[in-house]
Amino acid sequence: MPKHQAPIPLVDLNADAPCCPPLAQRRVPAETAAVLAPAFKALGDPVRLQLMSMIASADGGEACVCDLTPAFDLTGPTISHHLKTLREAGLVDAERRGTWVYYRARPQILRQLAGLLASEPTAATQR
Amino acid sequence: MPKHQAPIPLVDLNADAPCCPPLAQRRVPAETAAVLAPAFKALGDPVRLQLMSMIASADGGEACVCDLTPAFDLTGPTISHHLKTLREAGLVDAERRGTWVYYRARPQILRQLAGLLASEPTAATQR
DNA sequence: TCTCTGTTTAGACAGGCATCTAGACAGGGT
DNA sequence: ACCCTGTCTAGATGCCTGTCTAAACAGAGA
Repeated sequence: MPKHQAPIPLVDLNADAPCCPPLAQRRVPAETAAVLAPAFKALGDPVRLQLMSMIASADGGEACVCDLTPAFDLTGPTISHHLKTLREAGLVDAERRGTWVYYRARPQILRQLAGLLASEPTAATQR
Repeated sequence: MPKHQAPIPLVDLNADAPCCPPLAQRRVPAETAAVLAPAFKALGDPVRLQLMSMIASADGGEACVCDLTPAFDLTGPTISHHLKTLREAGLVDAERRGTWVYYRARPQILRQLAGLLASEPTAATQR
């Protein structure tokens, strides 16, 4: 097997996470906190927050590493390290197509995090 | 001057943060990332995430440290340390009234964070 | 005032993290 | 086949963090 590749999603939030009971509405149980905290932690670095944004807002929903790297004053390996962190937090998926590797956001978990922070469900609300 | 007290809010997000351009809509600028990343970082610990939830969901909008501490298998100083982290990230305010200290969530920044993660700002349905 | 309880600070330690350089793997072109 | 470019991994290093114990501060009550 290829030793170079191990992009297995380490966090599967769809399966066991109770999804989105707003943080300010009822107390977050320890298990949920243990699952979601790493995602917040991954976003807790300015570089990764920007990377996440660049990927999520990219045309076609995916961004090439070759476009991400030159946007920072950091070496390739460092960017790769941050992308790995986002990958392991379940925030993005990676796929190699030919020479370049493309990253794609996983909207589900972003929705979960946003739902957790939502203070005012406002109109449309839950379902 | 009182050496014990320095609960100055270190982050004033209202003033300079451009507030809530959704992360997936356009690229987060470096300055915004630098301001908001510490808030995500503060939520990136299971204990702090639970503390934040307990405070934000408390009756009357505030929670006493004396209620927070016994909810964890951690010493008082450790809880105090985490609360200080939340305070310095601008997520909560502290106020001493008599013997006890009460913590209160700052909804504005929670809204900012939620807005940043919101994939679809319009409440209704959506894919 | 003295004492008791609640809370924070100080200092120390182990572990984790961001960054770098050097090297390895993948794919395309010559 | 070879080399060149793009990307990731490995290992090292210095800083940051989570946790503890011990001690200091704040307020209430005797």
